[in-house]
Amino acid sequence: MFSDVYKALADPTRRRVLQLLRERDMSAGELAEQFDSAWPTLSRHFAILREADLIQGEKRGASIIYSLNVSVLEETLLGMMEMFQIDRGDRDTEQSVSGDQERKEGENGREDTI
Amino acid sequence: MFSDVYKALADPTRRRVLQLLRERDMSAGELAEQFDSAWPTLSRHFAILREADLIQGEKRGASIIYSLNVSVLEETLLGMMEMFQIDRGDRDTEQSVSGDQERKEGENGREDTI
DNA sequence: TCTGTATTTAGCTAATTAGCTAAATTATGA
DNA sequence: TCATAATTTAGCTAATTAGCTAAATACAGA
Repeated sequence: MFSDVYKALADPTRRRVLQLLRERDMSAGELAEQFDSAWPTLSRHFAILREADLIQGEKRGASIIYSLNVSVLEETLLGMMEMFQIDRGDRDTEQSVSGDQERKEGENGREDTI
Repeated sequence: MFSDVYKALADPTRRRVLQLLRERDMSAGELAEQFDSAWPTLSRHFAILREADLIQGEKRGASIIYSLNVSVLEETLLGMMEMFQIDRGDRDTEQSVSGDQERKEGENGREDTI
C-alpha cells in the first residue's frame, strides 16, 4: 500500500529534499542547488517522490515549484507506528502490548547473540 | 545514521518479519515458514535486519531464536517524526511549524500540478 | 562418531537504482 | 521567431538487491 513511500524514504537525498520542503516550497533548481549531484539526478529523485505522492510540483512560469504533501508523510509514519504498535505518546510510559517483551539479558550476562 | 534501518524497513517481507516478531520471539525456521520464499532468501533478509540492529538472534540448541529490538524501531520512527516535525500527539491538533503551509488549492480549482 | 535437523554461505541471474552526459522540452522575453 | 533559462527524458554504466539452487556449517542425539 505505502510501499512506494517507504522506498522513497529509504534514500538520504530524498529525505533531505523532504526536510527542505518542510521549511518552504522551492523550485526544482533551488532544491537541486542544495546538493552536489547533477540536476538530472535530482530530477529523478523528485520523480520518485512525486510517484510516492510525497511531493507535488506546480508549474510557475518556466519553473516548477515543489511542495511537500505533509499529510502523506504524516499518515505513513503514523501508519508505521501503528503497524509496529509503537506508542506514539510519552516515551516514558510503559507499553502494554500482547506478548510484549523487551530485550532481556541472560543471567550470565552473556548471550550467544549473532 | 539510521540509513540501514530505513533501507531495512523499505522491504515488505522484512516489515512483515518485524511484525511477526512484535508478537513473539520465533526461530528462523518458524519465521521462514510464514513466507513463500526459499529459506536462504529469508536468511538474507534476517541478516539485513540484524545489520540494522532491528532484530537479534540467539542460538538455542540447533536453532536460532530471533527477537525484535523494539527500542531501535521505536527510536527510528520517533526520530523520523522529529526529522519531519510531525506532531506525534493528537491528530486533530493544529501543527505549528515555522513556514508551515498545508497543501492549498488554487482559486480556480485547477493547478498545473505535475 | 555418524545421522539428521536447522541455518547460513557461495555463487549465480534478473531486476532495480543512482549516478553520469547529452539531447529534448517548455516557457520567457527581446 | 530566436535566444536563453529551467527542467526533464534518453541512454548509458556501475552498484545493489531479491530471488534461486547447491553446498557448507553447527548442533543434538543415538
